[in-house]
Amino acid sequence: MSASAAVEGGRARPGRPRHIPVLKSSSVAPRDQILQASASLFTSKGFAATSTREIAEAVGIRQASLYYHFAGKDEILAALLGATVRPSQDKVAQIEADVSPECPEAALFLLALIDVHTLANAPHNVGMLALLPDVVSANDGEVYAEFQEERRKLASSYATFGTRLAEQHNAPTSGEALGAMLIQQVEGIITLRADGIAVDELRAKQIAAGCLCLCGCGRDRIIMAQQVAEDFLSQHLHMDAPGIL
Amino acid sequence: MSASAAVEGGRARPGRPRHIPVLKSSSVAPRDQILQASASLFTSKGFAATSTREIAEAVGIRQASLYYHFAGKDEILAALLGATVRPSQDKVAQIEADVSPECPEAALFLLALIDVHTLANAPHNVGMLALLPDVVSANDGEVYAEFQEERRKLASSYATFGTRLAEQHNAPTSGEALGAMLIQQVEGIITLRADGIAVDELRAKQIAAGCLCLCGCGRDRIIMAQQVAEDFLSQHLHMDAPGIL
DNA sequence: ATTATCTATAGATCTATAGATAATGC
DNA sequence: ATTATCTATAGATCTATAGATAATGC
Repeated sequence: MSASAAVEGGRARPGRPRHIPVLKSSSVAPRDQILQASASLFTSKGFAATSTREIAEAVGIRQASLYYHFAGKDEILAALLGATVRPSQDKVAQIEADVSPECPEAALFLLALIDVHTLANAPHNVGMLALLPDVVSANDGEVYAEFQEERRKLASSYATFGTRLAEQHNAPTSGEALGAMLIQQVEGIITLRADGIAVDELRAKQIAAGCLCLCGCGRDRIIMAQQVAEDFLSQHLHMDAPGIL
Repeated sequence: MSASAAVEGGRARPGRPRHIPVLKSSSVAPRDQILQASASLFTSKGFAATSTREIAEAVGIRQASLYYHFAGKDEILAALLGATVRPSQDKVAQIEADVSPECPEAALFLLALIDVHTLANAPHNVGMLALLPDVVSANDGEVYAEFQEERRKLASSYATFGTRLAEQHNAPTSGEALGAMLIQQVEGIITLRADGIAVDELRAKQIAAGCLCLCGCGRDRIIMAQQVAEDFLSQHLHMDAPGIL
């Protein structure tokens, strides 16, 4: 094994060696190294303010080498965005199938709780990417179109769950606006995390409870919903509350 | 009055005429035209993604002419940020002086309500500027330092009001983290507005109620606080509820 | 004289492409 | 041969400065 092999102690990768040698334990694929470095930079500095040179430096390769793995800077962001929406969709389907008819409070509580958890534990606070002006103000037909569409679906799920619940309680909001408020409530966790606020189980429950509150739920119904949601989590998803939070 | 005078129908301004003639009704000072155009562009596209050329084009002057009014692009943003924090500070003082001791629920409700209203009615959704990555991740000693300091003070006010209330209700959060959650709740209005959600009186009250909810307030205390807050608004600030919202 | 613009441009980026090169894999 | 990098660079920005110019004000 030559000294310039790509991975010390493992099998070396083909390709010309980097000008900065790869660390021994780096079993991470080059493409994923780029994604990780970009996630860190995009979430802290923003997309437009991050240059491809900075990304390359963080990875330990030359700027031009990025283009072997991605067609352009926006493709990197698109790949990161794509990875963030997938998990949520599955969870919604599972909740809709299993818990919705019996107790809408629990369904919404559960959806919020799971989303908060996902956002709180995503690597590099990657949920922040969806809030970047470059993504928010992207025109249709852009690279991020697929992501925008997935996001719209999630908002629609929140609107459905929320409206169902609000009608029961004669709350004065419903539909798209309510969905937006619920999403907003849940995604607040992204900003909190960015501000260095510790995101623990308590915080997640507070946010989920806030969602029910917006739908006109009273205190006791919220406590009930929380109980049902936690039971569901431990039974159906094979995660107990301390584990998932 | 010559055809190339700066203001048709008014007194012409000194200085070389613009390559695009000024509209007749433009009594807005050039500096303010730049601020308005920048606010619109920064809030929609972000700071880093907006070029000085775009700003100049929106104003109707050449790119270099910006530098007669501002030392640099970041000075424009700093000026915009400075204008956004001033109003909040005054309101906090007024609330602390007049309503706080008797009823902490009403104090927090009122603070949230006023802030939401301010953000909802600010020109060009200028509250968004504080959320831009360029501002959030600005290093200390930057141009935005003064703004960051003012913002920290506001967060501290929320933390104080919130903690006072949470202790009464034996709610499980307090201090800085609670302050951050309350601010987050209030500033959610910025995103909602950006998403095109109509921000009316109902919406503002829902958000303020959400703040109390986070502090452990029950439904009836919230209704009480809302009543007190509305009375206070109509008496002390000479605005009735429909007027301010 | 003062004010507010203009033109022209330097210098510093930044993105992306072209083509060379140094590994492994067969 | 294939893979993953490198070097070098074109071309397109973008920010900011220098100095000229065309108004008003006195």
